[in-house]
Amino acid sequence: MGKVTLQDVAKAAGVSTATASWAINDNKNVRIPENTRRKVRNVAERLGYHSNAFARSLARGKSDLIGFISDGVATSPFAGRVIQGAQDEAWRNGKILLVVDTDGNATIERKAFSFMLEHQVEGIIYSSWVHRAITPPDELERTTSVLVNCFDESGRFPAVVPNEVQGGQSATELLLQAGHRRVAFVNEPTASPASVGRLEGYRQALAAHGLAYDPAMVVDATADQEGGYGAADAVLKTGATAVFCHNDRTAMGLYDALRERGLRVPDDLSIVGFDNQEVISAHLHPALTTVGLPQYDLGVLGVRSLLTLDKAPDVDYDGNETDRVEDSKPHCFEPLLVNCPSVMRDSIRTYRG
Amino acid sequence: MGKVTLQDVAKAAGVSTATASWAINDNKNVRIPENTRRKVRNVAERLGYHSNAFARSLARGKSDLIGFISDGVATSPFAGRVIQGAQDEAWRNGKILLVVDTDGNATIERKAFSFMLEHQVEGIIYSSWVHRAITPPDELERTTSVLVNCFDESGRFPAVVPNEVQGGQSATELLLQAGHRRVAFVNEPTASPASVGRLEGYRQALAAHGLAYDPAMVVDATADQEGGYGAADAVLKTGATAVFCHNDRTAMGLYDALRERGLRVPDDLSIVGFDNQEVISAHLHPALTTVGLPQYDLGVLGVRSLLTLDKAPDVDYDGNETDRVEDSKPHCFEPLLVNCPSVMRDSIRTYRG
DNA sequence: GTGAAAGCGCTAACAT
DNA sequence: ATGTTAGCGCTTTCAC
Repeated sequence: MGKVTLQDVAKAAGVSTATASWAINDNKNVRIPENTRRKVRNVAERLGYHSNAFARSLARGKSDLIGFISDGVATSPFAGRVIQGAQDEAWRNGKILLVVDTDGNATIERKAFSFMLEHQVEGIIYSSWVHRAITPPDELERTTSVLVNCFDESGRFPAVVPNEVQGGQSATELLLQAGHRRVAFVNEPTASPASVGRLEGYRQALAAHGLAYDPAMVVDATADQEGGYGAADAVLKTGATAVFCHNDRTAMGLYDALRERGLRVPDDLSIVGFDNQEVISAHLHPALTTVGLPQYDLGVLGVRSLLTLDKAPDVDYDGNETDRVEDSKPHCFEPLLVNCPSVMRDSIRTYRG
Repeated sequence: MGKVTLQDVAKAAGVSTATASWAINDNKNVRIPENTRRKVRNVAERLGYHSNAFARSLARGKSDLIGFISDGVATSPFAGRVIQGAQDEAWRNGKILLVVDTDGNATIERKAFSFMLEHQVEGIIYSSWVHRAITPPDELERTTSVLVNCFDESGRFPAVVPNEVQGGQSATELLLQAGHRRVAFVNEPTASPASVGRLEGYRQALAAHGLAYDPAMVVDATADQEGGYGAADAVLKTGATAVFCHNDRTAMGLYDALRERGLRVPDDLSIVGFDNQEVISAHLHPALTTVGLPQYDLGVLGVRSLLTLDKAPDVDYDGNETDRVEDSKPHCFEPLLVNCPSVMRDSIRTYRG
């Protein structure tokens, strides 16, 4: 019952523990004859041998573990996919993820760090539920770390975040492409990477089509159903034929309000959302065209960055390797921007004149 | 950099490693004077010492790790709370959770088991995204395991599942309590713990109010928005004044269809949902009264069961401890039913005559 | 190609 | 009360 050791296997197979170890681990430095190898493996199988990860890591001095700390992704309705992506990519590299959700609790976070450090993680992915700037906890310095869906303004750590500007661009573009010229934007009033990024994207899209940016066309609303619901009149007053909503929830609220006024989507108003929060967007009537957040990719790229960082020696400007010097000028990392994909559904109608 | 060992600390503090170990771990068997203890701890702090979990576990022979395998909870829009509950409860007991989401992939699952076994987990929580009967993988036998949100019909493993019957009961009761007498039930047509359980609860509630069960009052619909949307006419035809929907998504679809017919909730029809999928239920117009799934509790009780199981010696019918005999008759576990809480919002209207 | 043996960092007897 | 030391199970030189 889990008590079978390598020694047991070696003994039963009539070889030394060293040989057994090599036979099982496909060691490259030593060439074990195929038949010894097979024999050892069979014995191991028969005995129900499972290597003891602790002993292995202790001996090797490394763990194959990657820490993943989040402030609530696991509970968030859609961001579990970040973890999924991270897990998949970790697995692909023979690593596995140690996930702790701190739920934003500082005590838990403290403990989580200790835990990860004690478990010799090869690095830590620190992720936020909502895309935002953070001041990274000092513990992150103790190991290689990368930020996911959040970033450090001082660039001390590499970060992977969604490209909000491109996302806002794409969303607006969808409407413009369909011929609309009066496009409103229901945006979240509080400043955040999402609100400022998407607004910027909206403006860029307009500009690209030779349209002037009119502040009167952007209406403030909290980023949820209630916000969208309450924004209906303001939107209507702009005389827009199409609206880009800050997110799918906002769009859902707007749908409701519109329906109450006897207006129909997309006949009376074309709508595009953001987030591609499936439970909502895929099932509204009509289904909502939207722009998705690249959660899965965020996770994948997070661990990928971590892994490459880990290997990469410091390199000087001529491309020569340099020794890492304690007090050398620290890297200043530029966040890696991940594109937000458009998801076409049925809430946009072609507009002619 | 993470290279500080207990020995280093001991040396720096001028004590033996044993003393250092005791000083740091609050060992109960040995009484270390306050000042030595403090000294050791200060040195540890100063040196940035972090105990090596692998060495510790190796030496102790146990890991403080609990495995959590899920077939997709992490991605599911709402079941991350199961993990959260499990994690919290684990933490409360000084254990931590090793989470792997297999996404239903058998290969990953196989690997996940190996991984957990190798990491000497003290037990495994095996959980399903949707409440269902499963045939548990044999690997579960290799350690103490408990099933969460799923169960083994043969009762080989303890299981923790939502009480669907009580949930269906409560949902119906909410409507009955409000005076409704013609209550329809939009149910999922495929047999599942949820569909049969909730139907049973519906019938019990009716019976408790002296109402006859009329099969004509239950209409089939897939458990999503489209199902609810399409069920509207059938529901209306029953002449019901209130409907219990299989879940919130169904309710959302029904809302849409009703609105298109100029009908209003709850004035023309009272509705109660199921799942309390917040993104939807809390933000519909009007907000949906529903019955929640006890996800968090499922997680908590899952690890709690695991932990108590682990300690509990086998006990015979007289309550005497007995040695665990390999081929003794296995326990037959009855699933632990966790209640589903009602969530009152605005979709029910009192009905008078 | 294979075995012997020295650790990896920590805990827990056992000594003192 | 504190130090010594023998492992925990595995990897990995280093001999043979």
